[in-house]
Amino acid sequence: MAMEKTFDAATAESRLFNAWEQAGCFTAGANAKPEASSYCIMIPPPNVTGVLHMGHAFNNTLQDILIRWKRMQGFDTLWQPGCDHAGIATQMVVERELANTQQPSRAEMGREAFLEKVWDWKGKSGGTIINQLKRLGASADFSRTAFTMSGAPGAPADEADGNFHDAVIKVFVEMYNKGLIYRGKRLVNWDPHFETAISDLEVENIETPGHMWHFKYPLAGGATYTYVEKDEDGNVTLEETRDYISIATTRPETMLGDGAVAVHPSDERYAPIVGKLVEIPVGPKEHRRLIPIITDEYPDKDFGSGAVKITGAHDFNDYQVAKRGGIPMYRLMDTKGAMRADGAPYAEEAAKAQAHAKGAEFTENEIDAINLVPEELRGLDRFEARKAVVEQITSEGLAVMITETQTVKDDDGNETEVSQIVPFVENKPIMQPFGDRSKVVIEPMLTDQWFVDAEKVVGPALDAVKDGTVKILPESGEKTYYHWLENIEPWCISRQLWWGHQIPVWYFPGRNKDGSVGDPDGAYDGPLAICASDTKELAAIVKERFNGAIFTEISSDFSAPDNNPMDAFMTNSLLGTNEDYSSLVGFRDPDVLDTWFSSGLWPIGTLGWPNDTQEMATYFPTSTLITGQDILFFWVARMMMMQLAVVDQVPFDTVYLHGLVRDAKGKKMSKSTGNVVDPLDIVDEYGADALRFTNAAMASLGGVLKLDMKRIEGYRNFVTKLWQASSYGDNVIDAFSAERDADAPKATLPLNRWIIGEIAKLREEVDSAFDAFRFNDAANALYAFFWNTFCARYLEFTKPIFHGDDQAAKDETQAVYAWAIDQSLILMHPIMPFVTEEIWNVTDGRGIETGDASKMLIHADWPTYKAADLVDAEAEAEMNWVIAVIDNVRSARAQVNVPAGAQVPMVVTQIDAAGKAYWDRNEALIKRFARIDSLTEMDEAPKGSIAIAAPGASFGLPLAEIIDVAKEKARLEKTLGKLAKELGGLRGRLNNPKFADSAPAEVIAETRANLAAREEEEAKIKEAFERLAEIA
RNA sequence: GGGCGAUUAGCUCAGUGGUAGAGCACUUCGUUGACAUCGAAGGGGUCACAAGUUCGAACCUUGUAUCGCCCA
Repeated sequence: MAMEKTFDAATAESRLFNAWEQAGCFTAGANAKPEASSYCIMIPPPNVTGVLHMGHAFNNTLQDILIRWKRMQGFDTLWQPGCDHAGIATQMVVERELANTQQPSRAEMGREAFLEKVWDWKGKSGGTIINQLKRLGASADFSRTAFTMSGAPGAPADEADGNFHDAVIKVFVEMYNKGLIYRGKRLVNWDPHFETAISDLEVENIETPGHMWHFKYPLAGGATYTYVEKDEDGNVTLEETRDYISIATTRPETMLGDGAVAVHPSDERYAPIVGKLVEIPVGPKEHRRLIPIITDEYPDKDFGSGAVKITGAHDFNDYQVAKRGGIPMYRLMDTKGAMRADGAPYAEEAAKAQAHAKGAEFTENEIDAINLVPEELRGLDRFEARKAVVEQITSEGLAVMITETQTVKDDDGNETEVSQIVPFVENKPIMQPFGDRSKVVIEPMLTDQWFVDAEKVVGPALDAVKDGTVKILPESGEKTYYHWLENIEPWCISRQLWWGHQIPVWYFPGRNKDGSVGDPDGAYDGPLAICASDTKELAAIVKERFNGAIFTEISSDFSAPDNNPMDAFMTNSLLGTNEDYSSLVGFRDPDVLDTWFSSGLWPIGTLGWPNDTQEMATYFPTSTLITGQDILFFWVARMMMMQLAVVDQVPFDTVYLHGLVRDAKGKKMSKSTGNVVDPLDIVDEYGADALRFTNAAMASLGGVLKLDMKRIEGYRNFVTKLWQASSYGDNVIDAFSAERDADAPKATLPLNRWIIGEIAKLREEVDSAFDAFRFNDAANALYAFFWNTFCARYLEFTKPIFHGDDQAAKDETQAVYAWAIDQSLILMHPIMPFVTEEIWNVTDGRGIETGDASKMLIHADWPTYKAADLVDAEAEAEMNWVIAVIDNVRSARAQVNVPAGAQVPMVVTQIDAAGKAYWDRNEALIKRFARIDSLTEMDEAPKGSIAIAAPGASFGLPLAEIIDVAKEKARLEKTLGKLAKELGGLRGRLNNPKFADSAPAEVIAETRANLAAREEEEAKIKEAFERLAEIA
C-alpha cells in the first residue's frame, strides 16, 4: 500500500497506543526472552491531584526510552506506574470542591465522612495524570497502576486489593519496635492555614519586602555599662553609657517568647554585660520578664547590633541556640497562627516562667502550657500582634531612634531641610518561608510530632553509594547525597491531616498512682502509648500487659461532637488505682504519616511486600531510577534508608538525576511569569515523537534543560524526513515488496556494503549511549546518521541505480534500502515510538491491524550486529573518496560562481590505481551529483582550470572562459592559508623530540599520516595556483 | 554565610589530554521526479581571565571574575 504524503501524528498516536495496550505490549515481562534478566523502573509517583507538566514529560520520556530499549532487547521488563496520595494537596482539592458545590465543610462532616468524599474524588479524578502519560507514548504496565493509599481502611472495593497500606503500617511498627521512630517536641514548619506540620520540601523561601526594627532591652535594676564602638584600626568611634542592649528583629511579636539575648563570645562591645539580666520591653510593665544575656557562636557581630533575641519556639536558628544553652522555649501561637488565648491570666503565666528561670523544675509539657501572651494580644493574628507590639514599644520610648533629614518644599517652592528623630526601622528584603500550597507564611512551631531517628538508619544508605553498589548520575549528585546524609536531621513524619495513613499508635490517658496526670503504667507524664499494626494486635497487647484487661477504643476524631479525649481520661482514671484493670479505654493518634513516608516504600510497596510475591522476587532490587535532583534528599535518600532498614537491600542500582525543565531563556516556568509550556499542547501541535526527541536531545548528563520551541520544530521536521525517506522507499523504488529479514542482506555494491556498515556503527553508538544514560548522544547520532548519511548520501546515491538498467543492482539495493529503513526504525523506536511503529506497519502491514504483538515494532528484536563484522573498509574508503570528489567539485563550482545547473567537463591529470577503480565503478553517480558531463585524461590541466584535489587524484574543471580567475585565486589562497596553519602545527609537533619520546605510537603515526595527506593536498593546490597565475 | 555547579560560534548546547563540533539563526543560490517541515554552497570561536602541570590543555591543578542552583 502506498504511503500517505505526510505522517498524521494526531490520528496515528491514539490508534497505535490503543493497539499496543490492547495487545498487552506493556505488561510486565512482555517480549521477554526465556531466562531473561529483569529490568525494572519505578515511576517517581506523581501527586494524585497533579496534571502533566514539562518536568513529568521529560522525566517519563527518559524512562520510556530505557524501558522500550530493554524490552526490545528481550529483558523481562517492568515499568511500574502509580501515584502518591499527596495528603495536603488532596485535602485541599477536595475541600475546595466541597465549598464550590455548597456541601458541608470538612469540619462539619467529620473525619469519616470527609474521607469518603476524598475516595469519591480519587475515583473520579485521580487518574488524570496517569492518562496524560499515555499521550506521550509511555509504555508503563498500566494494569499494575499503584497508589500509596491502596488497601487503607475505608478504601472502596476497587482500591482495596492493593496492600500499600499494610506495607506502610508494618514498616512503622517495625521501626517503632526497633527504636527508630519516636515522638517528641521539636521545632517544625507549621502551616497555619492547613494547621499541620509540613516538610521542608513543601516550604518555599521567597524574598519579600520586610522591616527590621531596632529595640532597647533595658538592663535589670537600671544597671549601666560603657558601650564602645571601634573602627577597623581600633580607633574608638563611639563611647557612651547605656542602660540597655539594642536588638534588631524582623518579628517583634515573638519577643513575648524570648528566653535570652545572645551575643558572640568575641564581641567586646557586650563583654561587660554578659550574664546580666535584661527586661523584655513588652507586656504589662509590672510583670515584665527578665532574661539573661548569653554568649553563642550564632550571632553575627556585623549584623544589626550584633545582639540577637532568642525565641526557641519560633525560629530555627534560635531553637539551636536555645537547645545549646538550655534556654526555655515558650510557644506563643495556636494552630492557626493566632496569639494563644488559652491558659491562666498573663500575670500568673509570667510568674511561672520567671519561677522556671530562677531554677524551678518544669517538664517540657509544662513549659509548653505556659502562655506568655498578654491579655490584650490574646487571640490576635500574628501580624496584628506585630503591629501592636511595635506600637507599645515605640510609645514607651524603647525603640532605637535615629535622626532623619528630609528636604521639603513649601508653598512657594522654597526647599528647606527638616530633621526629625524617628524610630529606626530598616526597610529591607527578607527571606520568608511560605507554604507551597497554602501560600501563607510558615510559622516555625514547637509541637509534638513523630520522628524517624534518621541518624540511626543513615549508615547503610551512605555505604551503598560509597562502595558503588548504587551509582548516582551525574557524579556530582553523589557529593550532594553525602553532604546531606552526613548532616542528617530527624525526619518529622507526622501530619495533622485526615487524608493519609493514620499513625498506628494508641494512647491510654489516665492517672498515675500518686494521682498526677499520666499513663496507667505510672511511668511518665504523657499518656501511655502502644504501637500495634491493628486493633486486634493492640487488644492482645493490652490483654497481656494489664492482666486480661479488655481494650475499648473511642474515636480519635475530636472534631466530632460528643467525642473528647477527656472521656478516655475519665474512664481510665475511674478504673481504680491498682493494676487490676478490667478494661482500658484508648484512642488512636489522630495524625497521619507524611506522604513521603509511604513514597519512601514505593519500590517494595508496589511489588506487593510484605507478601512474598513473585514480583518482589523478579524485579527487586529494581534497576534504574530517573528523577529530579530536587528530590534527591526527600525521596531518593529516604528510599535508600527505608529499603535498607526494612528489607536490607538497596532499592535500585542506578539513580539518574536531572534538573528542572526551563523555558528557552533558562527561566523557571511559572504561572505568574506566564511562560509555562503545556506538554500536551506540544503533542497536539508537533506530535509526541517531536517532543520526545527534543527531551532526549536535551538530556545531557548534568545539563541544563532549556526548552526551545525552535528545537521542537526542528525535530518535528526530522519526523517528516524519516517519513519521506520511507515513502521514497515505498512509492519510488518499491523496496518493501520483497520478504525481508532481520539479518543484513548479502550485498556486492560498495554503496550498499557501505550503508550496512554505517548502520552497524550506529547501532553500537546508540547502545553505548543508552548504556551510559547519554540520551543526547543517542539522539544526535540517530539524527546525524539519518539526515546526513542516509538521506543526503545513501538515498541520493541509489537514484542512478534505479534510473539505470542493472536489474541485479536494483534488486540488491531494494533489499538493502528496506533493511536499512527497518534498522533505522528499530534504533529510533525507543525515542520516537509512534512514527516508527506507523512506518513499520504501513511498509509491511505488520501487526497493528491484526493485533499481533510479535509483529509490532515495539516487540521487534533489538539488533546485536557489530561494526567489526559489517563494516567493509574497502567499501568505506571507496564511498568516502566518491563523496570527497563530489563535495570538492560542488564546493569549487559554487565558490567561483559556476551555475549550479550547468553540466561541465572535467579533466584528470593524475590518478592512482585505487582512484581509477573508484571512478570507474561510480562514474554515473559522480557525474550526476557533481554535474559533470565528461572526464578527459590530460597530462596537464588547461590554463585557468579550477583545481579539484582528491586523495590520490588531481582533477580540473577547464572553465577559463566562465570563471572569475580572481575568485578562484582567492579560493585557493584561502585553502592554502588553512593548510599552512595546520601543517605548521603538525610539523611543530613532529619536530619536537619530546613529542616522539612521550606520545603514544598511534598518535605519532596518526600525526605522520595526517601530515602526508595535508602535504599532498598542499602540493596539488600550489601547482594549480601557479598555473592560474600564468594567465592572470 | 555554607555546599554543588557553570562560563565553548549571534542563540541553545555537546565535547573527560592528541587537527574546536551540532542544531537553530545568518549570507548567497536553487520549482533537477522522497522531502520547501526541503536542497546546494558559505561566513562565524584568544573555548571567561591569570598562573601552573604536560611533548601537547577547552579538558588536569590553583587563583580571580561573573552567573546559576540547593541549604542556611
